[in-house]
Amino acid sequence: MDFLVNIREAVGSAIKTLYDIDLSSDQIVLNETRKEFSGDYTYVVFPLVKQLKKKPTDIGDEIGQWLIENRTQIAAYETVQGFLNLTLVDDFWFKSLIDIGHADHYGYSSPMHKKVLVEFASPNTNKPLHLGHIRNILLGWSCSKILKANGYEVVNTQIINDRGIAICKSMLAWKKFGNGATPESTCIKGDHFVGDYYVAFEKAFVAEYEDFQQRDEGEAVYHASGSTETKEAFFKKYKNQYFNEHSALGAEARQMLMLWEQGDAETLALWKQMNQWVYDGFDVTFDKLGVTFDSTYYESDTYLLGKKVIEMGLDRGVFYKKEDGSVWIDLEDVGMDQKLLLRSDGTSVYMTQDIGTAQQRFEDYGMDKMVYTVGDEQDYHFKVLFEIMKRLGESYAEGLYHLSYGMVELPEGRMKSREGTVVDADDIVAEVIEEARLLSAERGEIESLPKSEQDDILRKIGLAALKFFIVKVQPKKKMIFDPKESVDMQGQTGPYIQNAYVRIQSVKRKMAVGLNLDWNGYNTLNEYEKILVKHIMNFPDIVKEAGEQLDPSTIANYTYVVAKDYHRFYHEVRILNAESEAAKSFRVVLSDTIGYVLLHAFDMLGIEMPERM
RNA sequence: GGUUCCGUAGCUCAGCUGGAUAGAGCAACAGAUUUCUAAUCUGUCGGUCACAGGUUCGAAUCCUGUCGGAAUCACCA
Repeated sequence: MDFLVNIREAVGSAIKTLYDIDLSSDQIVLNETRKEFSGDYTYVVFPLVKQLKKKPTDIGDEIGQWLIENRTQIAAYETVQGFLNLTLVDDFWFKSLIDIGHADHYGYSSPMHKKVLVEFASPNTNKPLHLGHIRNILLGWSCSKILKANGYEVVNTQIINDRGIAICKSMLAWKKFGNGATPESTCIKGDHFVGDYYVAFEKAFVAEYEDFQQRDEGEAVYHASGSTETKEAFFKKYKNQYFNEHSALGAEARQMLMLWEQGDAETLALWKQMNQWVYDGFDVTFDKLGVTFDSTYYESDTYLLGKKVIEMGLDRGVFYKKEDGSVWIDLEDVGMDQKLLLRSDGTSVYMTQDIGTAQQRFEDYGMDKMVYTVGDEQDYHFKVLFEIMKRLGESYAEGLYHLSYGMVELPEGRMKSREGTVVDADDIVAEVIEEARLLSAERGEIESLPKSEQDDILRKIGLAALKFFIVKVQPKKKMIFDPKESVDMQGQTGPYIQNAYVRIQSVKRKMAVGLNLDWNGYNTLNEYEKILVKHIMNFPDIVKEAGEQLDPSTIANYTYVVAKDYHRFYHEVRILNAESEAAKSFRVVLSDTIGYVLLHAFDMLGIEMPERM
């Protein structure tokens, strides 16, 4: 629904008639007039100046005059320097609002019959989810919603890193120190339970390592290295090598990994048990955040994939083999490096897995596009992956997109697990809901509701604060997360926008039964009403832009501006006791439409609206 | 060192397909409701858009360079 197409065509006709210049209507850009000038939309005439060799103001006046005389939609014009400000007749706004009221699923595109996979979350099984995961999850989920709104068929997926040495560390620690404990027996959420054993392993390992450094053995390693660094500095860097070459715990963990790879029944059973605990814990957190997945891939299934593709690529000469048997691709002609795809011993690397997983997904879903929600530290990896898929000639290669996002930092700097500054996902969710509870208690607005309903409202408010705080920032920018600010509920926040929606619902509840929603007789908009109609008209474009850019912050910032202007309207203009029945009808419809836009825009951000607060 | 990303008010962020006097929120201060939910509204204070060139009628926005910050450059994932 393009409301301005007639206006653009009118300007085009004016230019054609007056100057015999052909401009298609999409070449004519109309900007919203800045509020310090009178007018609704502005046409910039500077580009015509050179061609016509006339003064900008004269051109503006001529076009404006022509429009007044020949087009009924134009009520007035004013030329300021090279800016032609056009004021539209009030009827234009009324008609637009009626059209919107009659539209099905306003703001949403009709199905395009294109399928897109959106991958997000993708956690490891040895640590509970933290703030970084929350940003990932919210971005992925929101983009999935936005793509749906843009007419795509969307499949939400994740890939879980459930194998490797890390999970063996947790398993080993549980065997050593667990005494058969379970999440049930200890009442600890499964992912935290397993994470605790991972930490326990690290602690035991560090103790072992420090002991080693004190003993003759450690002394000998330090001297044998011939290092010029202090002993302390040397051992700081030596940690990995110690793990692999000297550590008893390291040897045990590696032994376990070997047993896992050989399919040892006991090891696999423990692995499955511990992973299940983690998944149960993750599910609780996903549920709290309100996200679901249509499919899940596990690295334990996919880590051997990709070798077939490597064979095919070798046959086609896309890849090449070195003498030692390792397989590579040379991307230097496009400014990238040579990249290893298969080790000399024939085992696969991360890239191989990703190639294989992409193929697997194509076999499973036949998608046209795929979005990977992964942090920006992997920008290069995905650049390489996409180039490889292109060279392999995959049909979906052009549709691959890395939704890259910046790191989440605290005001003190990066989160560090060693320093215990990692913000846990479950903790921050609980905190922000608690804050909502405190603030709500002060207001006393929902006291009379049943407890379960109150809890539901507080959950929605708290999560809105958290989610909006994160999703309002452009994905690619790194963001500073101040826990104190994230629980704010005033100003540019989720609850502020919810409050606008709640006010609208309140108005609708109080509206007289059987109100005539025909506003015949109301024919002059005030400035507060007009700006709201303009916002409503912009909604489809905002959704489209967010879809093209895969940027939820576009929608987040839009909802804020809409809510802000609604609050002002609400403050300045009487709705239920308006000056006339027609005015009242119009304002209720206008409010209702704003409510629609806020509700659906928030839904695209994965944020729920309460009816009261 | 190579490559990529970022740098806008004290803080957190918008604005970036070039348009008018660069916007919000927070913080600080001063106000507003006998009337639809004050999680609201109004006002004051706050800027060398990192810096320097270039393109243009016009640059926070595009180009080049410099400075500062981050990421990445494994037969790790």
